Amino acid sequence: MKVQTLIQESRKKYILKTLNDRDQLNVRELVEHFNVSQMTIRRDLSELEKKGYLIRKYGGAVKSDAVDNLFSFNKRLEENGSQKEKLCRTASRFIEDDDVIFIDCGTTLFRLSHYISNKARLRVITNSLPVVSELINFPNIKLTFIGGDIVGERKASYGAAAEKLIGEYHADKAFIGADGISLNKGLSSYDEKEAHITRKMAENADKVFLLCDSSKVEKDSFYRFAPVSLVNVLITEKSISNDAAARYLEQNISIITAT
Amino acid sequence: MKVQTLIQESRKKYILKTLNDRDQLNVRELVEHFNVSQMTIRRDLSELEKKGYLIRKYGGAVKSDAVDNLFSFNKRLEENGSQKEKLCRTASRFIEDDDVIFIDCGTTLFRLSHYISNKARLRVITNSLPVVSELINFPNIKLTFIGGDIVGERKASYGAAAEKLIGEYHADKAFIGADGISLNKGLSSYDEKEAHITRKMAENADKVFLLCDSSKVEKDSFYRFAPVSLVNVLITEKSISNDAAARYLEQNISIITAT
DNA sequence: CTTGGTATGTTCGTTTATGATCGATTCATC
DNA sequence: GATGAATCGATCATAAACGAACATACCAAG
Repeated sequence: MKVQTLIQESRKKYILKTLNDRDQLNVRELVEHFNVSQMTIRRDLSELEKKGYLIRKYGGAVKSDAVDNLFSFNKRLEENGSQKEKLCRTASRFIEDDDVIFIDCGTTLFRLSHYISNKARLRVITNSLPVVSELINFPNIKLTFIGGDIVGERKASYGAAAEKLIGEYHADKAFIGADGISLNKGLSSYDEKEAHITRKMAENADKVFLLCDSSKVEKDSFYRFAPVSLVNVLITEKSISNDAAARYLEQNISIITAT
Repeated sequence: MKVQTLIQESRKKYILKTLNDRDQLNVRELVEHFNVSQMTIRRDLSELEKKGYLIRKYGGAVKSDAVDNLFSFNKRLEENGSQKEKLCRTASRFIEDDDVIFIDCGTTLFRLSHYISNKARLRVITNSLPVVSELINFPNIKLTFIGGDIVGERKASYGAAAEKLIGEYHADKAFIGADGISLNKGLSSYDEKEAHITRKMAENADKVFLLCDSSKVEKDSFYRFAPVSLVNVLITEKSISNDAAARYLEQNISIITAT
C-alpha cells in the first residue's frame, strides 16, 4: 500500500480549490497529481457531489455554485481576520454570566462565539449557522436559533418568518454588524435582508453593541436601515477623531477602541 | 483542573504551530517527530479537537475552519445504518419535483437528505441541523429551518416557538419518524418534545409518510402522541404479517416494504 | 516508603480508506 | 445506429488507523 502523504480532507480541499480556479477538471489529471487510484478520485468526486460542491461529469467534474459560496465565505472570514478577532475579543468583555444575547450573522460576529464559551448560563439567540455550530456543544450555553429561509451563501436564515420570530424574544444585549455607520445617515448595509434582521435584533435588546471596523465609520452603504440612536456602544479597532467621538457621545453612544 | 507536563504542552504547541503553516498533519509524522506512540498523538489531537483548535480526520488532523462541515451525526454511534438507508431510499421515490416537504429530525430521517438533491425546485422545511447542513449547497432546494431551542445532542430545535412556527407552514408531504406504532395505541416516542414536533409536521401536511423499522411496528414507546390515522404511508424494511397488513389497510394506511 | 494522580505505552477487536477486479455504461467515431 | 475504447461504480480484499481497556512508568505529597 502507498504511503499516505495527504489525508483525504486535503485532497478534497485541493480539488475544490482547483475547481474554483478553472471551471472543470478530469479524473486522469487528479490521479496523476495525487498518485492514487482512479477509484479513489471517483469516490472523492462523488462524495463532493453528494454535498453539492461540484457536478460529476463523465471523465471528471465541473463547478457548482456552492464552491463560489464556500470560498467567498471563507475569504470574507479571513479578510481583516485579526481585526475582527480584536473587535470580538473586546466585545466579549461586555458579556456577563446569565446574559441573554443576540448575535447577528456575518463573518465578523461569527468570531464572537470563540470568546463566550467560558461564560456561565448564557442564552444566545442567533440566525447564524456557523455560530450555532461553534456553540452547540457547550452545555453552559443555551442556544436559540431564529428560523426562516436559509441562504446558503451566507449560512444564515432570513425572511419574514425570521424577523417575526426575533420580535418574540428579548435580550439583554445585541451584538450586531453593519457595512456603514454615520451620524447623518445612521446604519447602512449592503444587504437588505440582513439589515432587517440586524434592526430587529437591535430593537429587541436593552443594549446594542455595534462591531464595526474603522473603515466603515462615517461611511454609508447603500441600504439605510436605522438611525445611529439604535446603537449604544460602538466597538471599533482604531480610535476615531476626537471631534467625531464627541459627536457620537452627544448621541449617547459610547465608543470603545478594541485592543 | 488538569495540569499538563511541559513536554505535553510543547508538543501541542508544535502541533498547532505546524497546522497553522500548512493545512494538514498526519499522525505518522508526529509520531516520528516526537518519538512517542501513536496513542499519545491521538490523545493530543483529540484533546485539541475538543477545545476546537483543529478537526480530527482519519489519519491526522486539519485546520479548524469550522465552517466546512457544519453538522453531522457521529456515524459510529449509529446502528442499523443500512436499514435506515433503505427506508430513506424508498421514501425518496415518493418525492416529486416542486414538492414542499417536511423532514423530521432524528438519525433516520437525516439520511433522506442524501436522496433528494436531484429533485427540481424542492422546498424542504425541517428542524434538523444535519439536514440543513446536507442540503445547504444545492441551488435547486429551498430550505426553511424551523427555529427554536437547539438541543445539542439531537442537533435539532424544539419547543413552543418551533411548534408554533410549523403551524404557519403547509407541506405536500411530511416524512416523520417514531419509536413505535401500533393499531391500538397509535404513534409513540421516547421523547416528548420530539413527539410534539413530529405531530405538528404531520398535521400540516397533505400526506404523511412514517419511516419505521420493523422492530418498532406494533410496539409502543412510552409517550403516545398521535393515532395511527395520522399516517398515510408506512415505510418499513421487512414485510409485516398479512394479518397486520390487512388491518392497517383497513385504516387506509398503505404499507411499503423498502428495498 | 506508600499513595494517588497523570502521562504514556500496549494490546486487540473494530472501522476506514484505498486498490483491484469486472461487468455495465457512456462517448466518440465511423 | 453500430463499434471499440474509455470510464464508471458495485463489490471484495486488505493494510492502516482507530479507540477502549488495561498496564506501566513517573512524580509529588504525605
